[in-house]
Amino acid sequence: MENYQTYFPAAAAAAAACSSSASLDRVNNSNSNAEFQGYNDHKPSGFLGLLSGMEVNPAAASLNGDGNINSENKSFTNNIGSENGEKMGKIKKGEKKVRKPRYAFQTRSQVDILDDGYRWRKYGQKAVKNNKFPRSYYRCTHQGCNVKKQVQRLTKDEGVVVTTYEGMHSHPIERSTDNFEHILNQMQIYTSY
DNA sequence: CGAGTTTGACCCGCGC
DNA sequence: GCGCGGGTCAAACTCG
Repeated sequence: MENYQTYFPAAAAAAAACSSSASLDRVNNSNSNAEFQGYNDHKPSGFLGLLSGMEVNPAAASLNGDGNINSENKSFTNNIGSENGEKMGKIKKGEKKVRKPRYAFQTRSQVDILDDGYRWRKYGQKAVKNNKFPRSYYRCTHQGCNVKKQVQRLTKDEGVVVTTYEGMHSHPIERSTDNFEHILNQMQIYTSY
């Protein structure tokens, strides 16, 4: 498999800074990602755990009520659905479920939606147990691109937004990567906190 | 009028 | 088997 695709610009920066996972190595642009680094020695309840779930370690990236990410949560249904946008539950027999990795990261932000340069369409919102904030579900609107993301604010610390990406974009970013600077403006990174 | 959002219903997996 | 919770669908709605 080729990893030339940009996974998710904003998240990738965090990913590269935290745990170097396979397909993210090329994504750390020369942009001002440095702000992301150094967060991992911060206090537990704040920034940041970034989770990267690979095949080896299926990303049980889920949140418990306290707003901590449980990497060991057993019941996180990871990557349901299949590659081609087939409906869930319509998997043909003999066809095993393809589990795409999920990547979760937290950011301090006033806004829920981080503009990462892709276009997203909201397709659902659910109340989450033990969390007073709803979780929003987004899909990339680019045709044929099946990337999804979930956005959720923590009850414990409402300044923290958890974004979970699933899948990889099959198309170039829709907006200038200069926009990344804009992202940084929207986010309050811990190091500058 | 098209693209995106809202929201209740539905589906499915899992634990009891 | 049943209920619960998470995830998705889709019709109605809003907005530019």
